[in-house]
Amino acid sequence: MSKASIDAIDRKILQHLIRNARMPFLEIARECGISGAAIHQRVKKLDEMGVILGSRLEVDPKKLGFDVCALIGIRVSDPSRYENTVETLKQIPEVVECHFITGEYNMMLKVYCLNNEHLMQILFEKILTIDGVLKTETFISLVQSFSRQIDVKYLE
Amino acid sequence: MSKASIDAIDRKILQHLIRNARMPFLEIARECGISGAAIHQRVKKLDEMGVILGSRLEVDPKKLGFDVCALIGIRVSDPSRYENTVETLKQIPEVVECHFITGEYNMMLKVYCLNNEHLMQILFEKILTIDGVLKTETFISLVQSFSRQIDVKYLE
DNA sequence: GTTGAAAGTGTAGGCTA
DNA sequence: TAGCCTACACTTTCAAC
Repeated sequence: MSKASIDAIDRKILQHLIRNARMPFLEIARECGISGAAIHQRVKKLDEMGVILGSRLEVDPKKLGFDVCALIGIRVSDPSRYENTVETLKQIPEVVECHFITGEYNMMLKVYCLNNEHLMQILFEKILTIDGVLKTETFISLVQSFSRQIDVKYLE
Repeated sequence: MSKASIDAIDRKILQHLIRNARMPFLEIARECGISGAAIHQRVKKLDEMGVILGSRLEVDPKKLGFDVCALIGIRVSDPSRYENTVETLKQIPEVVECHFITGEYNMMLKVYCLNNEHLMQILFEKILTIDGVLKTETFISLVQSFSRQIDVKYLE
């Protein structure tokens, strides 16, 4: 994976859209002193380069009834089972994030559940039943203090 | 935190915008059989209700040169230090996520660094120097297999 | 990079249940 | 009163320059 070459205007575009994906391009354009169409073309270029992966509306899980967030460490018996395990986890909509990590556990998941019963069901019926899953540890996220994206200003 | 009352059209709006925050409202409108203005009004209402927290452009950290992602567990000496610890962590731009969790560690962070040296610097100079931080454990994220939002279809 | 035309957004004022 | 509509000025998108 090669590092992309990004100039000051690209950074300004990313910096704004990372905070607000629906920010008007014309507003960014006025700040940069170029036309809205130019911003549009740069965003398209950053998208084609793979720098931009997409955009997302951020919703409050609690407002939608998802009262439980948990991080789950998983120990898988052997590397040959990793791919199958990821594919199975991807089919579980409650699992929103999945990392391969170093340490006692091979994988770390982030899951959102409606309540503790729902979490228990996901853990016992969906995760512990996957072939090769030896052991799990559940860390309940009591509060998510903050969540944001990397700071593009860094790259200046 | 009360669960918001969301109807089928609201769910359809969220379902689309969660995947693509810049999806044209008119496209959603045609699918729902109402006007673009009505979609706009519903999005505004969901925003005011706190269901929508914002929107974000999703970028590829690797393309921007951030080659190392790690999850860091932190043990803090006593609860009176929690607030100060969060505030200090918020000042570190490399820390993109912060949870209070159950288990051996009180907090779990997600950090993005340019390389291992950078991670070491953040860990030793920025995190271990915070008052009350007793112990940390770093889980390097070798691969982030997937990352997405909760599935609104659930709420049907 | 620019311009300009077609499509989409956001807001105001009004209609209907 | 809530939720939809149309109207219209501004913004986005895309092709041609």
